Amino acid sequence: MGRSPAARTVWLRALKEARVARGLSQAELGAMVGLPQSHISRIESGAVDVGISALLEICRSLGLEPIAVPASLVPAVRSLLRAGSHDGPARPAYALDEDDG
Amino acid sequence: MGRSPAARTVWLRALKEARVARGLSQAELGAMVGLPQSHISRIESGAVDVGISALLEICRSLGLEPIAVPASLVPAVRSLLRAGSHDGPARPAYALDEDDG
DNA sequence: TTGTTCAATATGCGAATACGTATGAATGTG
DNA sequence: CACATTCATACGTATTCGCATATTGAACAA
Repeated sequence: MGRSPAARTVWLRALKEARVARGLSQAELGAMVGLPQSHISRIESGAVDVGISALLEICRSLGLEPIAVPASLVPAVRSLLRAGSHDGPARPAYALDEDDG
Repeated sequence: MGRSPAARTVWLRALKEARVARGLSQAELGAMVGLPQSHISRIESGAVDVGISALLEICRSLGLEPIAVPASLVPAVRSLLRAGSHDGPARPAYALDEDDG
């Protein structure tokens, strides 16, 4: 496997949550992105260190846009995300940057 | 190489910009993250589809935190980043999600 | 309960690629 | 030129990724 598994498990959990919340199977998501179901499975389970290309496509298929936020602005962005997730259908907001704990 | 190179070039360009803006060489950044200089080179040039683990470590070493933002909230987050980047030392804010153009 | 069937997820294996080590090219400084 | 610094490339190994297949789990029938 690649390097520190711990750092990415947060993202993987969140991606799976986002997929399930949208009622998609691994195969359906894979079809949207152009990846086989087997690979989605290994990504979500943490068995592989997924490449940035696949990660970006998966995020966007789930309606999520990865943005690199300066550390000093992370709290402000987080509160903005919490505040802005009141209108959409069934809480579509997922902050993928939470601490591991 | 992995899949769509276009989608990730934006990130790679931004990471290189962030590194150079902080006055770091590829070797110095690599030492901070635990990656060889050669790999930083290939990542920045787009020769490889870097894994999420290395990407996260690189971002954090550069003071950037990747956050997945719901598409509907992207404009709000962007304007927040622009507004918040006026104080720090030498403009530390980098929005890595811009369109390819 | 036991068995059947189907949907969803996991795994083995070969081919493709990312990664680490070592080295080379390019540029600058004395 | 000699030396230092920074980035790029070759090659071998480790890992990812796609295809095919197996396993799991839920729902239902007898």
